[in-house]
Amino acid sequence: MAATLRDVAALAGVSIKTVSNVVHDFQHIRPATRERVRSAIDELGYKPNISARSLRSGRTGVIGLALPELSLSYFAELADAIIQAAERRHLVVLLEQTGGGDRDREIAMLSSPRLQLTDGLIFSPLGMSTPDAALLNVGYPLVLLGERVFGSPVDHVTMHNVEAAKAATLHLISRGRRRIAIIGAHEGEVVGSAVLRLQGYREALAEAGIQFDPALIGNVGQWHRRDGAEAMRALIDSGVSFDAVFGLNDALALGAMRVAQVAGLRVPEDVMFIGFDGLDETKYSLPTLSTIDPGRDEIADTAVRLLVQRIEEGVTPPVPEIYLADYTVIERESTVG
Amino acid sequence: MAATLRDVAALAGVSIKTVSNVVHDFQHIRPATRERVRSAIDELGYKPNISARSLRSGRTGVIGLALPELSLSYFAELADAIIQAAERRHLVVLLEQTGGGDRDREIAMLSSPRLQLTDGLIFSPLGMSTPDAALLNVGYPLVLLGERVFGSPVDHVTMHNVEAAKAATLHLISRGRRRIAIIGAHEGEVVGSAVLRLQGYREALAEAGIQFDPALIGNVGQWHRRDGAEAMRALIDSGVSFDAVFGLNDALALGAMRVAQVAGLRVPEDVMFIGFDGLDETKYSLPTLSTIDPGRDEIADTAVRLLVQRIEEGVTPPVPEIYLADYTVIERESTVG
DNA sequence: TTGAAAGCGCTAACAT
DNA sequence: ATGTTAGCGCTTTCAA
Repeated sequence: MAATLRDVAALAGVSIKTVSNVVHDFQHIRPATRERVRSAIDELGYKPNISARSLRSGRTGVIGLALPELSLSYFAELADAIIQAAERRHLVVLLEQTGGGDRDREIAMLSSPRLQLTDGLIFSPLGMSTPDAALLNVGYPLVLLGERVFGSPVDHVTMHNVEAAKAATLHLISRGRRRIAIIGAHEGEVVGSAVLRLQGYREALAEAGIQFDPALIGNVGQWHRRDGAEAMRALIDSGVSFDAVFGLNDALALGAMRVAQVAGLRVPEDVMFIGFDGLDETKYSLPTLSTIDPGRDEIADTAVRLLVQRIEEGVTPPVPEIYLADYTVIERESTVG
Repeated sequence: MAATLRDVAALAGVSIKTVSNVVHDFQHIRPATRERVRSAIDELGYKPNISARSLRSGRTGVIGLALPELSLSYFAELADAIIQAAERRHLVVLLEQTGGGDRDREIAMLSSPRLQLTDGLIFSPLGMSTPDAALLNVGYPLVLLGERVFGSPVDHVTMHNVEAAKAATLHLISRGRRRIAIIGAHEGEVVGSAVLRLQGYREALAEAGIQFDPALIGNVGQWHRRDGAEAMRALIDSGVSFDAVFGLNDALALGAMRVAQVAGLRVPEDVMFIGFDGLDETKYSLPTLSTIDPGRDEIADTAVRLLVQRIEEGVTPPVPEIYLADYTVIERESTVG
C-alpha cells in the first residue's frame, strides 16, 4: 500500500499539516523539521494521492484535448504541440478522438463523463459549425480551435485564414504565375477552412487583376493526400492550363504535386506548388514544399494559456477572447525560380 | 455547483445508498424507487464525481500511454489505435511524449507523479534497451511495446520482426528480384527494430541462395522520410546496381522511392519498393507502396487487454506474457509485375 | 429493499 | 511554527 501523509507524519513525529506544509513548500517551517519530514518522505517513497487532492481542491491538473483523429498529420502535430505546451505548465493531457468530422460525436463528447476528471477542454471540431455555437456554452472551461464555429461564447484560438491564403496566392503571383489552380475546394460549403482559404485566393487574384477562372478550382471530398492526387489527375485530364497550384492544405498539395510530376510536369519550372499547414513532412518532400506556417506552436501555447486562465478565474467571462495566430509564408524549392 | 449523490437523494427522498444502487444498476430496487431516483438524477443533471469515486475505489478509469512523439506517423497511428481500443473498454487515455528516443526521459517518465491518476501504463520506449529491463519493474500495471527491451518483468506486446522482414524480402525475391537494397540499417546497433529486420532480410537471402552484399545496405541516422531520401541518393551515387529496395519502415521507403523516381528509375519496373509499418499513407503514394502490416490494431487491442487484465488482477504475475502480433504482407503497386 | 455511517487521503480554516 | 479537525463525494459494510 502506498504511503500517506499520515504515515509520513507518524514516522517524522509531526502532524500531517506539517508534512503538507513541507510538501507544498510553505514558509515558517523550522529547517530541522523540514529535514526530518523530507527524509521520512524519501524513506517511505511518499507520493501525494492525486485523487484525494483533486477531490479536495477541485483541480486535477489534467486538461482534455478533443480532436478528430491522430491519423491526420495536422492533428497529430497539433496534439504534439499542445501536449508540450501543457507540460510546460505542469498539466497533463487526456486525449479524445471524435472521429473525422462526426458532428454528433463531437457534441456528445462535450458532455462526456470521461471529461469529469479534467479541469478544462481544448476542443477542435470538424463537423460542428456556426449554428452549433451555443452548444459550446458548457459548464466548464473550454477553448475552441479551428474555423468551423464562430461567434461561440468561449475563447477561440484560430488563424488568419483569409489573409494567409491570400499571402500564399500572392507569393505565387509574385513568382510570375497567373494560372493558379486550387486543390481542395469544398463545393457548396459555407463554413470552414476551405471557404476561407478560397476567399483569400480570390482576394489575391482581384488585387493582382487576374480574372477568377472556375475551371482552375479542384473540388475534393476530404483533405487527404489521396484527394489531392485525384483532384490533380482530374485537373490535368480536363486539359485546362495552369502554371501553379495552391493546395488548401499540405496533404492535398503533396498528393497533387506527386501526380503532376508523374505526369511529366516539372516542379517548380512548369508548375509551382504551395501548401498550407507547415507540416513537418513538407521539409522532406521532393522538391521541398512551400507552405503556410499557421503558427501551430503559437496556437498550442495560446490555447493552453487561455484555458489555464479560465480555469484559474473559475468563471466564464462575459466577453470571450478571439486569438488569431500569426502566419508565415515558408518559401521552399517548390516555388523557387 | 454540480449535483452530488446527496442532492439527488434529498430530491428523490431516499438515502444516498439507494441512489448509488441505481447508478450502479444493482439488483433489488423497487421499480418505483428506481424511477424516482432516475428522474431526480435527470432533473439535477447529476454526474458522479470521478475524483471521489477513484479516491474510494482506487481506480480512475484512465490509462497512461507514453510514446516518443506524435509527429512520427507510426506513433500517431499507434496512439489512434490504442485510444480507440481503450474507449471500447470504457477507458480514457492520458498521453505523454517522451521525445525521440531520450533514454533518461523515458526512465524518468516511469516514475512521474503525473501518472498517479492512472490505473496503468502502456509504454513504448525508443531509447531504453535490454540492459534497462529491470527498470520496468515499477509498482503499477505496465505493458511494454516495441523491440527495444526484452526480458523485462512485464507483459510485452510486439511483433514478428524477423519473420515479417524475411517475408518482405521473400516477396521481392518471388517477384524475380535478386539485388535487394536495404534502406534504414543502423550501423553498430545491436538492439531494436533495425537489427531484427536486417536479420530477417539476411535469412531470406540465405534461404533463396542469394549472397549478402554489404554494398546494398544503406545506413541512416533516424527513420524519417528524409533519411530514406538521403540513403537512396547515396546508394544511387555509389553506382551499385539494385533492382529492389526494402525500406525498414514506410517513411524510409517513401523517401527513398521518391528519390529513385526523380533520378529516373521507374517503380516497379526498374526498382521495386516495399516498406514496413502499414502506414495509412502508403495507400496514397504514387505508386502505392507495398508494406508489412505489423498488426497495429491487434497490438493496440492486446496491449489494452493485457493492461486491463493486470489492473484487475491487482498483482504483477510471476510470468510476464509476451504477445507477438500477426503480420501481413500487403502487396501494392510498387511490387506488382 | 433501503438506510446509516465509516472512511478513502488530502486541504485549509482555525487553534495553539 | 505546528497541531486539530471538518469535510470534498463517493463506496461499502452492517443494520434494519
